[in-house]
Amino acid sequence: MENLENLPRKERERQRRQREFLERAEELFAQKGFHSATIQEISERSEFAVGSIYHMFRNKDEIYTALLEMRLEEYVSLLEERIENSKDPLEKIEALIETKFQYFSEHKPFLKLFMDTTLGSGWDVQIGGVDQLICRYEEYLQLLTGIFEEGIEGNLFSGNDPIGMALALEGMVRAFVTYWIRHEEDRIALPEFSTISEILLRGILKTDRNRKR
Amino acid sequence: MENLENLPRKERERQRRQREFLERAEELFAQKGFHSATIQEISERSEFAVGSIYHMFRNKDEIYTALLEMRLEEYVSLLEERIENSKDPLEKIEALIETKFQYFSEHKPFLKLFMDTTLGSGWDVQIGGVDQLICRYEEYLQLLTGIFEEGIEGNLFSGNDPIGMALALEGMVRAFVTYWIRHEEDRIALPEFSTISEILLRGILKTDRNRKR
DNA sequence: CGATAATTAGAATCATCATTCTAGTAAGGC
DNA sequence: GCCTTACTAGAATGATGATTCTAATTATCG
Repeated sequence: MENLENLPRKERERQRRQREFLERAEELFAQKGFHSATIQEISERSEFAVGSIYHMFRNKDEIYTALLEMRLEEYVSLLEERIENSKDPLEKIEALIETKFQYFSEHKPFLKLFMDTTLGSGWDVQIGGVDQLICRYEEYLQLLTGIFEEGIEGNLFSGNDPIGMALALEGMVRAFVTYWIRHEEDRIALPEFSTISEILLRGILKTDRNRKR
Repeated sequence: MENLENLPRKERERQRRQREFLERAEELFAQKGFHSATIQEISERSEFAVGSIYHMFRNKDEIYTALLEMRLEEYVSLLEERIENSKDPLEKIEALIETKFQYFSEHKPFLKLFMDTTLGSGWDVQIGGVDQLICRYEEYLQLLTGIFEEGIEGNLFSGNDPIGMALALEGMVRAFVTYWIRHEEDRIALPEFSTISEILLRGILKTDRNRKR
């Protein structure tokens, strides 16, 4: 997170350790789920003593949220950066889709946790602090919505439901990624991610047909 | 499920009870999540004694999967029925989208569990029997894929990634429904579900622009 | 009416963890 | 070398909650 060089020596060391720990915990959480991953296991896997863990975090919930917060920040920053480097909305959307896929394929464990938290059980699982993560995510959704608004105003996109467009994009990406992960091992034909931008931009209906109606 | 009239009197009674129980359990699971909903609570809420519950099901996992199985069956049958009643792929898709929204808005608790199980934690949460549910769901996905294939072959749809199309549709619907549920209470503008079929069919790009490229 | 089978309320088990605690060990600064 | 602080391993504590068990009640059916 705050990777400021000008922090006290000690402090920087602390952050490095913490980060290393979180990365290990992430693997386990993704593998077994929040409830089934025990502190014992996390301790073993991370090579940090149970006591040390409780020195770093108040409790298990806090480990989880700190973890998600770290990655979410990283992920959203990356997306924002790519968006800024693109000019027109169209380019932005395309950069976005690509970046999402890239980030997720490099961070599959995070992907699982992210899905669970923002789409799945997020609403009921009683993990303290998850609300804030959801807020952060919704902020990002607004950013996305903004791009579509821009496109609509610039007369580039048709329609008048930018939120719907943003959700559509999010949903498609998720469905694809989920499917991929689930079928990684199987040797079936996987959908191409280019399909997403095709559908989003042009839809599936043949154009001449499109006219007829 | 098997609502056959010709079952022994006793048997039918048993199924009715079981169904009633599952419906109550569903509410609780949806509200608190699988792990946080305790058997005690389920017992109280359903007005079945703990013992009776264990007489009906081997364990907690089994309650959960029986529940999901029941609903999933119901849901998929409904979809299948609607599909059969439509002729061309286009009509089918439209019927599908509408039915999904309708069913989900009438069964919000199921919706949550369904999402958790097929998209969310489904992969890691160690609930015995979830695999079979996922299989069932994938069967339905194939049905969906078939419709798109049909459309492509009939030269109605462009593109050559029917699985991708199916996933895109699933993903969009989920994202919308999730967003709705999450913002039911807030008084913000909700996206219209017609946006989904618009995007899926025609995309968001203005047609003249579309040409230029 | 009995007798058999189901159901119930709720207590008694039994496991599984999160969290805390203890005593000992290593490291850094002085 | 000595002291303070940060770690470590691992045991003790306490809750929680699934599952099982008991005794009492109720329904079913002949």
